[in-house]
Amino acid sequence: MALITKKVYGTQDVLPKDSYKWQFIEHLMREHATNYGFKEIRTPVFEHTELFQRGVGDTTDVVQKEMYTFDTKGGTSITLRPEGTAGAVRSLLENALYNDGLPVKTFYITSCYRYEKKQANRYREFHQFGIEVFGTPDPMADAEVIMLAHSLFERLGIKDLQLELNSIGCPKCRAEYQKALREYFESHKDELCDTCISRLDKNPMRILDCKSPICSKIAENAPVVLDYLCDDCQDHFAKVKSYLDSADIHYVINPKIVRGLDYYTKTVFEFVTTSLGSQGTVCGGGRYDGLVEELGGQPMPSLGFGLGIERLLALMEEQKIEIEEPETCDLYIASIGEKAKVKSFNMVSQIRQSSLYAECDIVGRSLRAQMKYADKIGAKFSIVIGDDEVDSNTALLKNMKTGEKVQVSIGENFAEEFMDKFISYQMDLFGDIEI
RNA sequence: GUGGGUAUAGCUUAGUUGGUUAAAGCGCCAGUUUGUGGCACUGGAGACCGUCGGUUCGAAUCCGACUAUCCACCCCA
Repeated sequence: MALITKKVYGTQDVLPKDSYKWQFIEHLMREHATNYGFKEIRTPVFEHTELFQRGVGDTTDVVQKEMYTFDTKGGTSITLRPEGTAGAVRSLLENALYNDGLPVKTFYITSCYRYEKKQANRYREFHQFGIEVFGTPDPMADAEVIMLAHSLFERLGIKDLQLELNSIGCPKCRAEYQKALREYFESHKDELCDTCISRLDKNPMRILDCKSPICSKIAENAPVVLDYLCDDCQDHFAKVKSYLDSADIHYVINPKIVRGLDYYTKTVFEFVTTSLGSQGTVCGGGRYDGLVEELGGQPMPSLGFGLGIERLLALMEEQKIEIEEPETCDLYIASIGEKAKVKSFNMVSQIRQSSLYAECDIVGRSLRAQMKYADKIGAKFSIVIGDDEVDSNTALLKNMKTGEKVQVSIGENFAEEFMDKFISYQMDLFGDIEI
């Protein structure tokens, strides 16, 4: 197939028949975040490459091999954002958002870009709902962030999503842990797989996560990060857990969660599922106490998460969670002849101005075909207009469900008259509900 | 970057050991006597059978390469 009719590898169209699902989710996320006191931030799709190198971390896979990086005509290296946090931090610093008082609570719904091999529920362009809380070391902030995600899933009716929790400590205790870990794996070096041998230097914690049977067997007896936490980190983690307990949020401790972005400290968590193939992480996040300082600001303990919208929708699909479909056409006006066609055009315009959904023929179809079309788009009412109707200023309004017809005037106040009929139709459907 | 699977209309698929005009369902468009949809019936449009090359009298079918796509590793949302 020709290139011009082919989407770029790893990208996806949201088609007209599905866009209401995205709209629903996005609306809910905005509302939910707002309930938690978060405000939306919108940052550019691209940033200076250095931002991600420093922010996400030079040694990470994301920076080393997955970024869409290119030079502008002016010779500046820019990169399509691979995640949302770095840009949010940049904006926080550039606009001194912390001067409005702490904590700064922001959220975003944006596209992200990673040059990776495409897979089920993994795309090169994907969308994240993310939140960030800047300027609080308090473990209750950790609990709040986790609770926001948890309650969002609950609100959507999602089941079987497991919250996995870990603490990877602060730089101080982590250094000690990594040393112990390295020593341990060093003694098994000849048994490890190739990838893990290279991880030994780069990030030994990743070996814990290896799927190879031999490596995971070795990893079973490896030192556990939680045993190496300093007093402060231990206390922090204990409090996070107790806050979650008090909110009745269930979690499992998974000492193997390490996260692939360098900026994480202390609390890290993932919401995972087994029903999405190998891309089971729907939401991942944690604390990043060093990041703001790393990017040139004052030390500012912070945290957040990213939630994959494609994965969320896939999971909802999997669990057969229905999203209410958009309203169908309220009134279809069919016409015969040019004079009536012009009249129908004016009538739908009136209806639309009263905020109802109306259509007329703009294809030039036969009456029969127009009626078929009206049925196809799910029109609730229809009207047929010909010369007689135009002359007499009256027509038959047909209820498409029952087939019943009533006479209506199609003059000046047609819209009002239709509105009356439409409201009583709604009441028949849903009963006499208070609005 | 490394493995494995798949490639036929917009979608889902059939295509017999290679044999002439590549088939069906859904969807789309039109019509079934003049001004009323759903059902039914009839007809139509739509496929260089992923691309290039090879074997053969003859390839959608066999072989090779490439490309795309899917799944897994990896990584992560």
